[in-house]
Amino acid sequence: MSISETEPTYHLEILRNHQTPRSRRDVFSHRMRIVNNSAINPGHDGEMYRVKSESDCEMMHQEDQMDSPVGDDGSSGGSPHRGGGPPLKKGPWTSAEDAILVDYVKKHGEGNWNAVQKNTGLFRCGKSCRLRWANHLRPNLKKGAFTPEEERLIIQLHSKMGNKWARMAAHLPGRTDNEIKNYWNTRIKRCQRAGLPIYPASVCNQSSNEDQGSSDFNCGENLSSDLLNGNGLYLPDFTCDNFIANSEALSYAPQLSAVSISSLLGQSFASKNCGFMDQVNQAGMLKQSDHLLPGLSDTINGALSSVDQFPNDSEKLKKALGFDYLHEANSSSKTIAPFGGALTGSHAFLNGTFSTSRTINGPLKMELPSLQDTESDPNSWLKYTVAPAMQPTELVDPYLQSPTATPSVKSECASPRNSGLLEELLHEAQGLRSGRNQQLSVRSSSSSVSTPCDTTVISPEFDLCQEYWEERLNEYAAPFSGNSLTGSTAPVSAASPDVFQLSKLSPAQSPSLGSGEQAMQPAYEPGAGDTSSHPENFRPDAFFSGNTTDSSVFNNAIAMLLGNDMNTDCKPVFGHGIVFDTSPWSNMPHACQMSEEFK
DNA sequence: AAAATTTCCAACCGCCCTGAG
DNA sequence: TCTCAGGGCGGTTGGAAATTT
Repeated sequence: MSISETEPTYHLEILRNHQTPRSRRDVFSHRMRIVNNSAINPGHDGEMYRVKSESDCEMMHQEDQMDSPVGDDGSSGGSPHRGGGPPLKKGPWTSAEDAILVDYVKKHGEGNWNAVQKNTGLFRCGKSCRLRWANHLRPNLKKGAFTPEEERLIIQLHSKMGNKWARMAAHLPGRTDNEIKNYWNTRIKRCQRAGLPIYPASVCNQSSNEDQGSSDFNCGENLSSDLLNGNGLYLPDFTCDNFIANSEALSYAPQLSAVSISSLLGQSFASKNCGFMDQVNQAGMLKQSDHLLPGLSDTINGALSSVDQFPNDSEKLKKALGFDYLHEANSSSKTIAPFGGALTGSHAFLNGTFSTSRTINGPLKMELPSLQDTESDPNSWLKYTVAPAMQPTELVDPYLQSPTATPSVKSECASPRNSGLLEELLHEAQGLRSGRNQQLSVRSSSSSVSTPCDTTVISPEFDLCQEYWEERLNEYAAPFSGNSLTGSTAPVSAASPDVFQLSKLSPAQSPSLGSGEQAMQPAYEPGAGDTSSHPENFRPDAFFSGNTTDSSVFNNAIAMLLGNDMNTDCKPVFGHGIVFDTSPWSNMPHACQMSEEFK
């Protein structure tokens, strides 16, 4: 066995340049170096300065086969291997292999990766070589944790592109798609556990602003890659889906104006988290969709103040979220907002994205029809999702069991898990109503239960960013009420998103089902003092203010609100779960338009 | 201190696209 | 037009490290 002490050393110098010890990743690499070279160079602090010669590579290969975590012959799984030759190696790369690859690329350039195997003693397939080079060996790779700016950019890019990691990497010099992907997936899990939105409010807002300059519906990719493919990143039982969905639901409603009522129905139920008024709005029954804030003020203020009870959780939660940078950035600039979306109850409004004329992109994927729409109650999520692919074992979301999510799980308005759509909607109405009440009581009771929305309301994030939101809210509220958000006299527009203040009407006060349609007809007059014409009285959820569990009541109410189309599309599934169609998006052509911006 | 669990990430797998023959 | 190889991409896996119990 001969050992080269010249050129291989050069390779390893290159390796050291590109793999700056920094994190656990490097610990791993370091460990691997030790493992693979301890026999030949036990000294040198684990750093390998000599590698085996090419002739040793085959032996090394064989040895590594033994050590490889994969440990197979390389022929399984369809992996290519040289015909008649030794099987291609799999598993972690050794420093020697890296050196060989680096040397080869240095001499021949990138590309033609299969030639690497042919021209060197490397028993790696071309794809493996390419991947190794692209992700670890190529120059200018930026190793180490993502900077706050990079994280912000990733979030923003993801909101636009979805899981297009390679494209995202193109915007992050020195970063690989794999790195971004891993980061994102980790982040998703963090958010899920914490019950917080995936997209910070500012990102949604910024994206929306960008989108406003274009008529493109910029969510296509997300939909295609995540939604339509069943990407699990946005599991409906994800508490914070609720918030994201809410934050977007209202906003993109006008985008769907051309969508048929039937499709709206799917949307309606799917996005019930955004409140029925929004669905009504979508259906063209309400036209003043831009007047969204009034009526929400006290809710928001209550939410903002309610976080005071969780001072001790702030740091922990921040850590869990991995979004400390948001605060840092926000402290100096409002460009980066905290988890505004976490203001569950307030949704888009607290994101500062009140305009319903804006388009929606990434987050929309979370506003999925039917299957992702039981988030109004994290507990109930999958109870109603009877998608064929849904397995019973999937009904339990471990993340919901996390301490952070527990408050919502134990909501006093816990949805009856096995009751179906009507019950769910009733639950939501109750939950929303109770959510409002909780804003008044949340401080007084550490054991306060909360609605799913409140789950995020209690996010300590808000405590740190309350000022930010208050400014934003006042900014948005001013045009409507002329008062501060704390004012209680702000007129409630027809499209008021005050989903928290669900109907207080008694059944007698509520529009009868028989005359409900008529009741829905009068044009709303924002600011009208007459309670009889108050939008709230016409709100669909008013129908559910009672304790009825009669699904027919619900069906009639929905039919009245949305027309017969809903019956056409959804009747078959009433009482059996929310499955409006095999492909919810098939009913939403607008939502499926692909943006060309990032293509 | 040990076991169990979670986190993190490098690498693999399979699908798809593209271009050459 | 068809076939095939090369390459890119996104999803998933497996295992070590870190953390928790």
